[in-house]
Amino acid sequence: MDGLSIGQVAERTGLSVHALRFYEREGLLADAVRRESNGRRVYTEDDVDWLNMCIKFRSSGMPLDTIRKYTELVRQGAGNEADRLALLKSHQDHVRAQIEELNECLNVITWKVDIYQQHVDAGTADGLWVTPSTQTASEAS
Amino acid sequence: MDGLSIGQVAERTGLSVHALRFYEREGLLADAVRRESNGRRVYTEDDVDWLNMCIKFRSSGMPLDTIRKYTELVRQGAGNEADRLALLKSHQDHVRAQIEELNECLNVITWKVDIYQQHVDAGTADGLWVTPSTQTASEAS
DNA sequence: GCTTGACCTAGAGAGCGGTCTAGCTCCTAG
DNA sequence: CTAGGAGCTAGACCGCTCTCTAGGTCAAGC
Repeated sequence: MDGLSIGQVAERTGLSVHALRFYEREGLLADAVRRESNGRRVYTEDDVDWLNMCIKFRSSGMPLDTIRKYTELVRQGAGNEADRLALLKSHQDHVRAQIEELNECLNVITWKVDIYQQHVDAGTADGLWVTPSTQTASEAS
Repeated sequence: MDGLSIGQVAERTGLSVHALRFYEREGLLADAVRRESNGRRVYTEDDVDWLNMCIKFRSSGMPLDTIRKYTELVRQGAGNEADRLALLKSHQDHVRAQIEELNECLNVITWKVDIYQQHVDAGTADGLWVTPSTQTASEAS
């Protein structure tokens, strides 16, 4: 058995069958999906690999539009590797920036968690925690 | 001068005035914003601090709904610190998971970037790169 | 007095990324 | 023969997060 049904691909990729059809309509598949005589989609392992790449792109915040552009470059075939590289590098920068930003957020959140943790550990009856009307910025947030 | 106009707060936080009003309507502000006699909003430095927190929450993927819940806990005043802590910890986990996922994506992307970089560095005339119809998964993606 | 610009409210609209429905065809098992 | 389940298409709808518009107020400067 050489081809996969849409249901099988959904199972393997974690995408819903809806999403798979949606991605296809949106032009995110490198090769046109073959069809059986009855019109049903037949996916190859390469399609699954490609989809898994797309999922990585998506989950790192690449918009569908950019994935589509990349897909088109690949579809055009050899000769535009520099363009593909530029697109990938740009996304790479983007992902690095996201990680950086998340780390900053994590620091702030961790700082707050620690404050609350200390407070909760110390018990709530010590009166250290003021009422809203007299809260300072750091206590209020 | 003790109060800030909405425009000044927009400038300091990077949020648009639209977004500031929107956040207020959505109940994301810990304290009700004071108004001048003419109805204009007057923000305090604490409001700005709070908003900067919200921005950290948002940019790390906390939905407005969750920020609202946190805000409500803070508004209720002392006594629910354990709840706030739980919320913050849950988000902390979420952020860590996001960072992890992004790092995985970054690995994949970096792997592809390296492949393309080598190819582009080697020049495009060497025929190593096949046409779409014969691409394998790793070459195609 | 008039203009300009910042501000106000309520509510519509927009972009993204799906998700779901309606109404249909097919195939297979009982 | 029939029921169930998977698939098909086109297109409506959704949740989220803004963003903008319409229609107005208000204060300061020329």
